[in-house]
Amino acid sequence: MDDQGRVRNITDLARLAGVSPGTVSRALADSSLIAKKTRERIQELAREHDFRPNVMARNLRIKRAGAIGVLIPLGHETGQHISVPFFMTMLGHLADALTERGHDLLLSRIIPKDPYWLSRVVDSGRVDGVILIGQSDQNDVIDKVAERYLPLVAWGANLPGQVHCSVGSNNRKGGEIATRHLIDRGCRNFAFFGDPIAPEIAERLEGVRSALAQSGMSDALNLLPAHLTAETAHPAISQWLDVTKPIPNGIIAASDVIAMSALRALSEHGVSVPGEVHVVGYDDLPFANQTVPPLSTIRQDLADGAAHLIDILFRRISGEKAESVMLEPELVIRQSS
Amino acid sequence: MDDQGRVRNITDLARLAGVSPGTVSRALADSSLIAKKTRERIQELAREHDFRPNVMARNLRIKRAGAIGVLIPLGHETGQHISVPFFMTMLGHLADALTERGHDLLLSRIIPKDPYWLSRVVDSGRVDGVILIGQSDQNDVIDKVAERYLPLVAWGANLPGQVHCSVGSNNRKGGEIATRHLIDRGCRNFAFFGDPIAPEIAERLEGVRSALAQSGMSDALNLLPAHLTAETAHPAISQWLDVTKPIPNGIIAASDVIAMSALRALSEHGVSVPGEVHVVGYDDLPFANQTVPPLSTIRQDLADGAAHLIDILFRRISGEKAESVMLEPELVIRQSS
DNA sequence: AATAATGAAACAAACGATTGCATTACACAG
DNA sequence: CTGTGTAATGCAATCGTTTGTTTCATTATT
Repeated sequence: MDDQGRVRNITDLARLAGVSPGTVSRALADSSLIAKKTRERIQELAREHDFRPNVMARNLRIKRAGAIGVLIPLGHETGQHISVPFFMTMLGHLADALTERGHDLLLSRIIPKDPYWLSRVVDSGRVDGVILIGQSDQNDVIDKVAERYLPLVAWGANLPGQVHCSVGSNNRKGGEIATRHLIDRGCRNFAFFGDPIAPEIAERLEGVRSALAQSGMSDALNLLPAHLTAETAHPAISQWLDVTKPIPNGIIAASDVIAMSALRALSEHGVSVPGEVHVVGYDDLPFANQTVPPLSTIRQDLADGAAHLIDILFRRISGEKAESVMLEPELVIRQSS
Repeated sequence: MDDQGRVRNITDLARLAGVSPGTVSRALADSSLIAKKTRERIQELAREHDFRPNVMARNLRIKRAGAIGVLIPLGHETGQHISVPFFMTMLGHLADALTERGHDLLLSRIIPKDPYWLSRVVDSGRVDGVILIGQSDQNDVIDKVAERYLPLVAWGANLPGQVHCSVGSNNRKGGEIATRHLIDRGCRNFAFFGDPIAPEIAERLEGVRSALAQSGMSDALNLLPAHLTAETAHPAISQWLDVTKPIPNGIIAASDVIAMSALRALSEHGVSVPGEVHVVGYDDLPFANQTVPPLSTIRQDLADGAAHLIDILFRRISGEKAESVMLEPELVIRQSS
């Protein structure tokens, strides 16, 4: 107990209660080894001095951390900001689920400078497991750690030969569905907005191509492959609209953020959506039904995805086996198509 | 060292190096007390076995946590989801700043069920300080803890007599600026969308009223006080538009999320923006310049706000004094007004 | 009445680091 | 050859818990 009389640890409380520290520990844990009367007396005393045992000491002793590391690797685009809506939505779901399971969420935005960024977290002893939001270009590093460290799951692609466990949606199929929908709507001339350098995007584009091929329209695809973020998408699309004649009447955007910029650029060019041009986005982020017009999109059920991530992670923490999951994408038809 | 020969702690490494654990500790900390030769040998050995000292044990010993708790209290609106863009944007900034200062970010979404939610975190010993994103309706609880616990800062209102330290923007002034702008645009009939139960919103509304009063138009204000979230805003506004004749030509929304829904509802009612109705939002969230038309709004500089939160927090952690800050709101004119 | 069985609490050894202080070893001066 | 100074390392206490193993009273059993 310090000079101000504050109870700082279990020993202080023990002295106050006239028992041993061990007894206090058990009493606070409500162990039946301690007589009910003593137990209640000690608990009351703790409440009175609003004392709460030190979590770190406890964790050290019982060898668990009570926290899950959620890492956002920003390998291929250092400038990318954590506030990109996709990350944020995912993070919200994870925070909810982890809180529910009594774990804290240790958030780190990581710019991989050396190959040790992941082991540093994993071996630090401050997390019971790790969730990666996106693999960036760090597949090798992740696989290396995954070989020896089980409680590790990533959101993202599931590439052939991949060691680490991942949850992600079937991007190829998503691209196909979007394209077929536009074909159904009568589109005959298409454009894809997005940069296939990212593997998920490449898979989506592949799906688009395959759907077009199946309908014998392989030649009807325009590509705007510029690297599109919230900031760069609008000018790029606007410029593209200036030079592209005729404007394709079916536009598939690689993400909702890009689609939103497309809607605005189209509106500024006096092109009506869905009158003249049909637009489909990707992700179904929360703002997708708030755009004008509300955005048709390929829904990646992030709530579901997050649930899978958590489920797999805790399975693995408790020693069970748990394998990668691929989610089915779903077309959400609103008014932009 | 366990059966697999993995080095699990400094004692293992010490045995391997033929020195004492203390020496290993100092060597890894690169202390000059250890001969350079020994130091390098031990560091090399650690690298070889990729051993990293346990952070929790270290923290326990040196009595620091290396993490800052970021709490999102959801008192008055239990259903509110963490993914609300405002929280997310703020969180992104905080994550960046904390990472830069070598601290982890412990995220918790909190639904206050008892008055101990804050002390539980503060006294747990696992954080060096706490940032609250919003005060919700928990002012009493927060003030109580703030009396004895210094490293605590909140984003939000700065009410008279408030004990705890806060950073927030001048909401009253924001409301005034928005209103004056609409008056300049020629509006003579106004509406405010937002629920003044939340103190920030109430202050904004007050600003609106004051600006109108100054121009002798106190009577020209309509109020849609419904509790407006991303999900409920659109139907509420839509219905309001059905019954309100004539539609006011100056709309001040209490947040960008509400403004976005207003834009959509107006568009669906065939009302042109900014032709017939002028709309101003609040916050300047990232999507505000992506709407159709891009949204005029009162900018709360969240980057700046986050920087202040962090600055104050670390000041207080190191024992300095640091007081509340009020940020100046700024009108961003885009095309909705 | 002596002994066994039970229940309650104390003791002490972890958990894995850090760090003040004691000790050792060696070089050099006297 | 002893004494002193210094550089390098070892020792052991400590951070605040948890928990297996005593210990010590009681009560129950025969």
